[in-house]
Amino acid sequence: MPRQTATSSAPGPARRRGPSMADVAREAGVSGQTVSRVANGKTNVDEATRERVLAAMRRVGYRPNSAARALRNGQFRSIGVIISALPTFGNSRTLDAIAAAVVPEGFSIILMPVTRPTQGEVTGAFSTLNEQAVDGVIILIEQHQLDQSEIELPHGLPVVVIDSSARYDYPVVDNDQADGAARATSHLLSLGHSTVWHIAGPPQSYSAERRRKSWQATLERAGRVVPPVVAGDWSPESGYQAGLRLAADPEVTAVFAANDQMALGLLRALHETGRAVPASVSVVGFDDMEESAHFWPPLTTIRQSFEAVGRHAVKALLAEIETGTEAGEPVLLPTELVIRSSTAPPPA
Amino acid sequence: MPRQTATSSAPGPARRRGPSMADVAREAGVSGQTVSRVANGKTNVDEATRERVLAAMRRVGYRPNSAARALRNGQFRSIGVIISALPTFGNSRTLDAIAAAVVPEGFSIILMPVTRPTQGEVTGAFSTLNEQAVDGVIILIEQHQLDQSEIELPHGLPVVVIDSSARYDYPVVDNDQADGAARATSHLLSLGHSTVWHIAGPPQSYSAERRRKSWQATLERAGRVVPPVVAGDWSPESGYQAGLRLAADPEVTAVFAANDQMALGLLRALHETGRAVPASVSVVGFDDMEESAHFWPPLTTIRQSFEAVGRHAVKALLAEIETGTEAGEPVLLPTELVIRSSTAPPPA
DNA sequence: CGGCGGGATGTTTACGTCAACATGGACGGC
DNA sequence: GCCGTCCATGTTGACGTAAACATCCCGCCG
Repeated sequence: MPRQTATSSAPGPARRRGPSMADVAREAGVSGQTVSRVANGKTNVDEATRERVLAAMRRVGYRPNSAARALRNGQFRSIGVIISALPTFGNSRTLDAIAAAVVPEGFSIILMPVTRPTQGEVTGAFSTLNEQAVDGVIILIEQHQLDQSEIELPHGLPVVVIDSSARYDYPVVDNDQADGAARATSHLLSLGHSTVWHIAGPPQSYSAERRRKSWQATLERAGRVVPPVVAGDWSPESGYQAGLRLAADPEVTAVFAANDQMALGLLRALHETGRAVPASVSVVGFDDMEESAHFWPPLTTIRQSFEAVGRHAVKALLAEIETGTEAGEPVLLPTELVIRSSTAPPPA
Repeated sequence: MPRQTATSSAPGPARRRGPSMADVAREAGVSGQTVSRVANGKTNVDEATRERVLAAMRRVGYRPNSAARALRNGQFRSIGVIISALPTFGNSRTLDAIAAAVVPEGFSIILMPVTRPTQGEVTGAFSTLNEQAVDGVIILIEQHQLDQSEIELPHGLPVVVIDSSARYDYPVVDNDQADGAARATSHLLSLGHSTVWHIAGPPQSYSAERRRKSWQATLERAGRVVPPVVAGDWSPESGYQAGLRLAADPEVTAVFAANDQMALGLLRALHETGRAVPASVSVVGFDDMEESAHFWPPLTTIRQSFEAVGRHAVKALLAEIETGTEAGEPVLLPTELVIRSSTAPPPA
């Protein structure tokens, strides 16, 4: 394997080491240290000198070398985001929010995607990739096989987990899943439905479990019978399959789907089987995707703020990086019921 | 918080410099160089020594410092992705594909989100953030105010643009937008519709323009009248508004929406105004989102492979990084017509 | 008018890694 | 048994930056 080197001999890829401070210094007729001072905006530099250095920088096309800088300061000014299922609605939104929150702080984001959220993959995401190249890590993984006892992180690396599981001993940020599911269920109950069916997300997902339990608890608190759970996997297709089964049962008048995508599949199944929504069956989703307002009929759903989750996660992580102290309490963000046209009182 | 510091004095943020090769070397009773050799899997190390070093590494929790490594070899083994509108369906998919393609090569991804795709922001994304911290850059920006004459990139930094615009002098990869739009339009024509209306994406988007032009060209080639373009902005809401206008015109029997989200809004408008789909109006979308198969009715659409785009972009970029030569021809990936239930012959 | 303070600037050094060169011991050929 | 070779290992230095310390010059005060 003929790897190329930076030395003069190599005929290959032409390692383009850009101009360094030394080059700028020579060009401006000052010492490297003065260049460094200018580059870092220190005040104790004569105005004329500063101008001269700035001009020299421009002339030679100087760019600070972040590797050298990181080596020197022991800080990378970047955070890692370990993420699975990136294209997912919630995850991509959250990632975007994280990115937006992190950039103004002068940090950058290193993506560490894992194809499947197994322990090995996650642990590997740390060591294999950027072990030391980040100042902190945000973990955004939905199916948390992650067991804190097994996951092995370098001690002292700040970590924030986006998940409402309490199983970690890292700071945790998430939307309040239980709160949302309770709102959805109560809404249907208050419309007069005698009970509410539920299409659940995959059992490995903590969020899914949380929603399911809260739905069940709400029903029980109201003294209603708890229908058997219909299993889904977040996908529209699974919602469709579940919907086909539900639609066949005339008892079913209200369904709470654990996310909007499954609600969409459910709506399709209801249309196909001639059950009118909301006249015959009411439907509530969860997420409030941009599309949901334009489903047919427009979907009543639970809005959660991925933006807020991202912002809080970054805030907690940066605080930990700066101060060295872990944020204490888990952060649970409130959700909101958005009423549209897919819910109504049950048929008379 | 008994955080450990390397230096005794500093009371600040607690620089937790991890153990270095020197520490491992001391622990194992060898020189730093031998540790380096073991860490890099060189062969010329005695088996017993290797074991001893490995054990020492484990004991002290050694992790290679990527900053020092990058400084030393002048390579970062990471690529930057400048991206706007991350949560967008296509972009998040593409990003995921890029990530997946890049990881097995031992590269990592640095995200550089830009909130608005202006020149300044994009240029800033380079300099402000990771100027020297990446070996190459993929630009994934839909509204390309980017004018190559103004955008100022460090010379010699490999760049690949994901966009079918030919305006860049960087290698370009994208789905074949024109091909897809032609398929959509032809499909409707072949069903017997006399012409096809179009809800376009925002004019700043090259993809949107490409689709619009191809739709128009296809109509003209077939000798049909070209109805006025209805302007949208990719959002379901804009599709809905456009749909309201279109639905009022009984002439309209076939509509090609420039993406699935607008098609969704259109479907809703059609339902609300009592125009049956596909009996009265046929609809074709573009993208084939996961949801589209479960729209009501299931949407006929153009599938594009974001995965392939991501893969090709990475391939081109890595090739350029390794060899220093730009990939020549733009890569245009073929699209596919997916026929579902939203299209049919026009009403008799 | 000499010394002192302070601001501007220069010099040295260390951050962690790895290529290049140096060393040193074992082994084989004659 | 002597020398050349090869292989394991050690030593040195450089990558680009910035903190710490050193120096120099100027003006001001006693």
